Amino acid sequence: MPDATQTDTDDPAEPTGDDAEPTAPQPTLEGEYDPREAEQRWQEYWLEAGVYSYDDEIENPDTAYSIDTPPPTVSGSLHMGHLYGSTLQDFAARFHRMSREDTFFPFGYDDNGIASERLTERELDIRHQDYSRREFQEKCREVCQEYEAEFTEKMQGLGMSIDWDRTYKTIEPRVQRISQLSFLDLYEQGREYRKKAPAIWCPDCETAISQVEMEDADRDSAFNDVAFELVEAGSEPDAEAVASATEERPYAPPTEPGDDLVISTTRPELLPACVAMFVHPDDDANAHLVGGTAKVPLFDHEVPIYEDDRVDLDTGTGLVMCCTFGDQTDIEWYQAHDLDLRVAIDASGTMTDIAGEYEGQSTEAAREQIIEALDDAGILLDHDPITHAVQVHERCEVPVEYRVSKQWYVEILDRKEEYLAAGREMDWYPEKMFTRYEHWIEGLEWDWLISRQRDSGIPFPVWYCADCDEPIVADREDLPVEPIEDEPPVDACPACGHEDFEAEEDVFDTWATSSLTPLINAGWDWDAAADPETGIGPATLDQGAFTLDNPELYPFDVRPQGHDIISFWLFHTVVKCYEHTGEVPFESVLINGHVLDENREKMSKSKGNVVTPEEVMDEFPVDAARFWAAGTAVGDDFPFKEGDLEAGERLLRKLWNASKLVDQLAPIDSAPPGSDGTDSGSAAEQPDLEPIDEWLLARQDAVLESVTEKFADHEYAKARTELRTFFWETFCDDYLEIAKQRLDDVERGALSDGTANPAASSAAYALRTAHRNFCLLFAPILPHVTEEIWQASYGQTTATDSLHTTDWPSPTGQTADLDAGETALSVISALRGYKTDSGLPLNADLSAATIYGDVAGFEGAIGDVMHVGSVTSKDGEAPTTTEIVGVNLDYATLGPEFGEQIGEFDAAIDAGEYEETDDGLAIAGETLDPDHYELVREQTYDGEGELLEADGATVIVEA
RNA sequence: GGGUUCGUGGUCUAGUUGGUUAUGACGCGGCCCUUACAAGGCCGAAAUCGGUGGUUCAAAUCCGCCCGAACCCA
Repeated sequence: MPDATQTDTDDPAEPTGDDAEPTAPQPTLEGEYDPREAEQRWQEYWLEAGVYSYDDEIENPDTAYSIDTPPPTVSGSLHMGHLYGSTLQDFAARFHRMSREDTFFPFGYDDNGIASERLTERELDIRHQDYSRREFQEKCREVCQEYEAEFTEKMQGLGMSIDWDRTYKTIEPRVQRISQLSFLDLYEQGREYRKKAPAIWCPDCETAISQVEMEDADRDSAFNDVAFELVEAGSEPDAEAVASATEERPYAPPTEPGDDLVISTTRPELLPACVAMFVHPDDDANAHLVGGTAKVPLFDHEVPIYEDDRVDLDTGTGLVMCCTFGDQTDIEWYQAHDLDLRVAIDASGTMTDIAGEYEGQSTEAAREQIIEALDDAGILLDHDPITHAVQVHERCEVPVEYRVSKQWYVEILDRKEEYLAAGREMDWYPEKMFTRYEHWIEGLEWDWLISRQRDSGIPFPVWYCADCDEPIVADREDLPVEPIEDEPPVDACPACGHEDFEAEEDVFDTWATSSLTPLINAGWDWDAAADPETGIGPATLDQGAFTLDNPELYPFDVRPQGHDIISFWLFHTVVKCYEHTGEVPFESVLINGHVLDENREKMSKSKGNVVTPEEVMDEFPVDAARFWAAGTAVGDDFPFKEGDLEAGERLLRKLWNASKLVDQLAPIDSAPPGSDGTDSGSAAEQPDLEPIDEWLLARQDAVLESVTEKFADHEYAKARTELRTFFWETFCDDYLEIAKQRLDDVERGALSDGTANPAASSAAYALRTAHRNFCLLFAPILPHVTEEIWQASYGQTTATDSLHTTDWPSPTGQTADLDAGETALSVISALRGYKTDSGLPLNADLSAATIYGDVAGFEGAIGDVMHVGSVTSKDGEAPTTTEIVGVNLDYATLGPEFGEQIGEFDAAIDAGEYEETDDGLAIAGETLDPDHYELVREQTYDGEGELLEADGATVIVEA
């Protein structure tokens, strides 16, 4: 932990008394902004004051904004992905907390499952096999608790507006109950079944796992060409095909009994498990083998030879052995051809008695010995080392096996269309991510395997009849149950009357619980006394119903998720919640990309390019990191760039300094009523505004509207840029520079004694209104610095205890001539350019400027800011000599009308062959309507002063 | 191997009913201590929009192919 996060002893955030309500610290705008001190002070205050606690009493779903945060696995420390993902969620949370009645922003820890078991084993250097389930679970909780506490502290240090009273752990009893209720409900609905079938198996963790828990890993291996012995062929060989294959292939096709039948395998230890051979239907040279048999070397059992188009003709020898089980194709063949089971590898990856003398060996050891034995016997015809991708368990990186075992499944393949439709009902940010979900569902081939042979996890609430294997499920009232310790709810088997039972020892897949977070967050439960008609979801029993403690939360407004895991996590959640409630659990999905290093490469320990949140927080304010996080389109991966954080830091400083200036120019106790935030601008108290002030507020209205829209659409990068540009360039560089001149010392004095002139009152009002709105608009992205400024400026005069529970601003409704304002700014810009070009300082006095153009009402402002003695504006053309030097065509309208003639126009313009007539532009035999072109003129001026051209105006300036 | 997304000044990025003059930031060069901020202000240089072929009067934008990257699924 960096000790710099410790506060000074005179920290104003310290609670003043035992039972006193926390009071907001009272910062001032003195000196420089110190983010390190201020950020921690506010984080502590926000927690103490309960600024983020969700108001339970809300009933209208439309006024509550609910976020279903996916609980992180607590198996490690916080990384940049957590920082980035949570910050995006926090933008949404803070924006909606201000613009709606309240926001529900919970937090969960996923401490249930293999990840936390492995963590515990690693941390305590123990093996789960050495403990009872209960003992081991205790140890898991102890270890996880430490990690959770650390995680919580770090999340709080990032200023997340999470309601920490709304947290859950996936292992806690309430969640266990929900998880078991979910199992029972799906079982009652006939959506779950238990079946003995091949399943993906991790021999290290000794459990079944699902497809999604596998990943590819490159491993060294070898192709071993092994000779089987042909016992008999199925039919007469095609002599011609055999002859040509003998030329082209490394091994001649076997034709007579006793001939070598050569296969190529990377897993010779599966020879004892071989149950069949396969030939491709198009393989004429081997077609005669089909229907025959072959003898497995070393183990000497005979296996049948079949044909199947799943044989890969491009690799190996064209002949394939099928074992129990080497890969998924073996399973398909086992099912399609009704093959035997020969189990040579047990649950722990050890060879069984079927492997004969290799019994008791590990698969790796058996492989080496078998290769040696084959070589000794002269039937290892080739050994070719390769590196290839094997499927490993993502948690332990051990290659998986396929084993037949009894497992529980959730049926999903029959409802793919419905789940697809459910996906379409949600708004996807960004939209393109829906395609990924769509393809994923379309490609599903297996039902969802939910049972795991592990210790830490939520048990299945099931017993089986010891005689007939009938499943007995627990009563809903009794949940959560632990079948190993608890008794089943019946005395005799309802199917056969037998009175002994066996407990189900398996636990749920982590995802079976992780996919229930919307129900956990909304307080889903079974109420035996409830009327089935009033419950949530399809009624499966005559009595009682499922209910929600906070029905206004469901469906949740948004589900955030990293793009790498949307497929299965999001999909499973949609499936389960949809089945339980009949509704899609989310209105929208917000998908974030990955944080890359500054060279756009994935951060990884092996590359040594990992940047940790701790390192970032050590060097930069939290608000600066948030500014960076707001910097790209949602869904895109983006690089970690220090430059962006430095830019964020500069923005904090600019906000602070600008606030200081606003405070000097329009001190809060002398500002006109209605502009201090207590009552934001009721018309009666608003002074008559000068054009420049109307213009600023009208511009801010437009920005407000646009930024609000962008926040609502999760377009944080655009909101950030638009706000920053308007604040920095328009407010600070332009408006504040003008206001400085208008509110000089004399006027400020007049403001405080109530004798201010209307222009000063107008400026002070606009300054305050705009400034207050900037605090609010920046609040979701920069919560700390805006709170500090807002409390320093308006904390005394408002009732709310935090900027973050203040209402989102609404437009002031000012109208102004925005075009004239733009023209005025471009005139100012031209005058700046003039000073720069003439080598004059920007505050050099100029005697006069004459503006030909519409800057109605802004002359004074221009004169003030550019220090021009006299500014006058005139209608009409400037007294210049103009020369036509070219033509700008409006291609958008000319194109459709004239088509390829446009080329002729362009050529004529280049050659100077055109003429303006009363009817329009005569060119290339046509006369163009004045709407379709604009003449480019060059002005020259030989009078007093110098000519400047600005957008929409011409200026004559005199030094 | 299949799919999805993407490629714009040195770096990051805006930019689709196609409209000729491509946005901004960081960085870079020059000037300015103007009484909030020099960690600031002003001015400027810098991209033939991955390559190529096509559609079109007109392409960063639409289509084909190629190159490169990331992710998802086999």
